[in-house]
Amino acid sequence: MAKPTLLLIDGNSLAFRSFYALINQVDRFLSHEGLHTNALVGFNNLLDGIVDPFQPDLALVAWDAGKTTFRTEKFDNYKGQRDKTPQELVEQFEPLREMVALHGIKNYELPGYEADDIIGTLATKGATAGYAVTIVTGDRDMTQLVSDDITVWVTKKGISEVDHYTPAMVADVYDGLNPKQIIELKGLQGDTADNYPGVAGIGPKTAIKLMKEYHSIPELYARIDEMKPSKQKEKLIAGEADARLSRELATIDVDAPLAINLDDLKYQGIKYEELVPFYQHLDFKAQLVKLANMGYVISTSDEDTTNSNMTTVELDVRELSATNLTAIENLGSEVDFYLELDGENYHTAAPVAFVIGNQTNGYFASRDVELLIEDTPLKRILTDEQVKKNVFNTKALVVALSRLEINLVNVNFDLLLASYLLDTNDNQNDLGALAHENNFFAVQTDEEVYGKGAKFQIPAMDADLFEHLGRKALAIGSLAKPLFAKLAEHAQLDLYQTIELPLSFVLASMEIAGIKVDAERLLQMRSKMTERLAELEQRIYQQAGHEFNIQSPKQLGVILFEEMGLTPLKKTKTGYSTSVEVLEQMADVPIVESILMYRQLAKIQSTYIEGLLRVIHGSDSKVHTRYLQTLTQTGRLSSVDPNLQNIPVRVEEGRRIRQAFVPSKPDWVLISADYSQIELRVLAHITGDAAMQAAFRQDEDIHAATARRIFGLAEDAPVDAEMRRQAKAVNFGIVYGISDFGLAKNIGVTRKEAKAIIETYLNEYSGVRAWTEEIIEFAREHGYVETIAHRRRYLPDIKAKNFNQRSFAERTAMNSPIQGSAADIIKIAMINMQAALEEQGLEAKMLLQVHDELIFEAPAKELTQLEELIPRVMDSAVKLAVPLKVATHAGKTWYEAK
DNA sequence: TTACTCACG
DNA sequence: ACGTACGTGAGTAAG
Repeated sequence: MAKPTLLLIDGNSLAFRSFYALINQVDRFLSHEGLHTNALVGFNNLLDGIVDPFQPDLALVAWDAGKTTFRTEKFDNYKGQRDKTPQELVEQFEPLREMVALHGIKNYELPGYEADDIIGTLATKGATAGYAVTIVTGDRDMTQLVSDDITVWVTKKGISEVDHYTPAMVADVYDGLNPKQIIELKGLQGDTADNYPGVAGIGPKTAIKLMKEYHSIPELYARIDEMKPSKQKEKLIAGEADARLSRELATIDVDAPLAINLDDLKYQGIKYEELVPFYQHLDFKAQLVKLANMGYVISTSDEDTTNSNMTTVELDVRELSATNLTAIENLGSEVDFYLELDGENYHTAAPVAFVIGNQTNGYFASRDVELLIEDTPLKRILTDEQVKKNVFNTKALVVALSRLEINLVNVNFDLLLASYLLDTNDNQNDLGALAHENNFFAVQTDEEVYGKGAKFQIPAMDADLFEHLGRKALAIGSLAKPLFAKLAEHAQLDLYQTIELPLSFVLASMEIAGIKVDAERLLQMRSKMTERLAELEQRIYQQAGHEFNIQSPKQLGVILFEEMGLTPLKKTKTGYSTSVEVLEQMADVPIVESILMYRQLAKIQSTYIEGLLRVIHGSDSKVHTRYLQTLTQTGRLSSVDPNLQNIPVRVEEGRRIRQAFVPSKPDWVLISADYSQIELRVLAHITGDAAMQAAFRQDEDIHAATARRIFGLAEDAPVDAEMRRQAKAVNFGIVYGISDFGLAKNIGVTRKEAKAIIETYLNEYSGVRAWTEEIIEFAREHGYVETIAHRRRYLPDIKAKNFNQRSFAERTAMNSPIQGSAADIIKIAMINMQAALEEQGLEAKMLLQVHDELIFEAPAKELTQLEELIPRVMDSAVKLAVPLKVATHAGKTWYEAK
């Protein structure tokens, strides 16, 4: 019969190991109450990974009771050099014990003794009583306890893996010595961590050699006369007292006066119900998901809201088919709806399955997408203005449904959008992950259910798929109320209801419309470019003396800075930097000129010509970008597949790419409309700076006006181009959260000069100075900053001890309200614009947004009307203390619409 | 996957 | 003294 088992865990050493394993991210493991949890996370994984599969009969976690032990009495410097335990760890000790208890394991500590001694004593007792003993620790010294009955598991780097020390393993690692002799080794070597000396000049190698010959320290000194005279012998004689003391200190006490017996250590098993609130307290999302999936009830209530929405994991999902369609006619006036696609690009991905329903009447799922298309109650609900829809990602759904010719209306709650507005930091595109962030755990992430990469697969079993989809719908439905409450608390209901949600529909139409790309034109460009690149390539090989991969910064670095002996001006993490700013400083070297040109053309070729050709839809010769509405930290949009917000414009070569963007119909034109200086106007508005506001009210050239101020010119003095250039850089710098270093680098002056310029600027625009100070103070006090439309950005690093992190947060505090308010404005303009076009019965369509610019296509005959309408709608989007200014340009291609 | 480079506002 | 401009996406190389 197998022996009963006793598991002994070294709490202190494992807590330290866990803590330091995640020390780099210590500030990322913070509970909502501000408790650090990195050691708790590591320790929890350890308990789950070891105790759970182990199912011991007896178990104990031993802790150190305090600083003074019998060892400090013998040697008052014991552990003397050790740094004070960091506060971030100290605060985790109490919860660690609580966690151990909830895992069904006894905690124990004994004043005057270390955890080692408690373990040593119980291990010995256990072995005698016939238990198979296992010790888990982060401290290899414990291997001195190893015997036939006692195995010691020592964590390796990263704590998740352990080495199993048996007598054979000890012999293997210590060159044939037995476990008890580890004490002798420590006696000779000492221990820097515990701060006891050993014999000066004896290290691990010598110690092992000596013990192989003399077996133990007492025997060594008994036989020391046998030793031939040597430096080593002298050291041993001089260090005898230290050796004997160190040996004593290294010896684990196996007879500590414990107040507990083996009987007290019965393993209780995990107390799941009690773990739920405990994990909630610590914000252990992943653990809560695990428990939810095991069927434990988790409340979604949040301590800081009054809402207490209890959700059980019981779920009612039925399969929907043509025969029971009538069931959904009785769902009522509010439904949760989710449509699963087989890919992330909703313009092309195929619908896989859907789920509809609500908590009151249950959920219905089906793989039969045809059910949506035909004239069924489903389609009627989705297109019914009277039925509220709760969804995840309105825009994706609108586009996907529009491909099925379903016009989705009356979206009430969008989980993705609402979560993004509440906290841009935890923007996730996975419904499950987002639900977890919002304390709803009865749903898994797609990765958990579908796998990822090559393993991605939608479950073949209806039951599995429908369960997952049902839970998604349930998550959406359950979170509507609490998230609306939070939006209200943040004064963001308006932002959600009048800006972001309507914008989803506007963006969907723009994406669906797409923009036509002249593939022929791109193909012409490509063949020309191929020739030019081939020529350049040959020239570069000649200049270098041999062939190499020009596109490899690593190989290029070797050519320039080793073979050709040029001076490297900047380094990256991995080697020499070969970026434009570096190469431009040595541009009179012929090969460098060639490389800069090659890079420019290669970029145009691969990213724009070939990149665009790849994404043109065969059906309509258009590209249909996707705007990511819930990604940026500032509230801007971003654009992918393709990115139409970074089409070249600054350099003529690249700008010609725009010749390939054309209207979708003959006799139509493209019109671009851009806000002039929107960010600086926003700056003038929110800082309330009188001088800057006056400049905009008088429609002055703002950069020239700034140049006059920072260079002390008269009000009507002419401003030369260089001064204007510098002033422009300063204006930009202010928007970015200026630093003297950044400005100096940008305009090529010394840091000191830059500092002086900034100082003058802030004196001249004193409202700006006051505001920058105020906004940083606001961020410190509230932990976030916001835009004119109450878009919020949290800045946890504003209080960071690390100078860099803190400085970055301070610059962000200045930049985000400006960039974000500009984003608010153009979003409002887009919604109004869409409405105005409809109202006026115009054929014109809004196609693209590029942060401060909108691009339309329209019949040429509407041009005159649009040239009045577009600027009027855009500049009246919001009322600021300064006017907004919009310029329009029209042409047969995007290139000409400048 | 990460680093580098470079396109845009 | 610290080491910096803000916000993005995509292609290529190389581990």
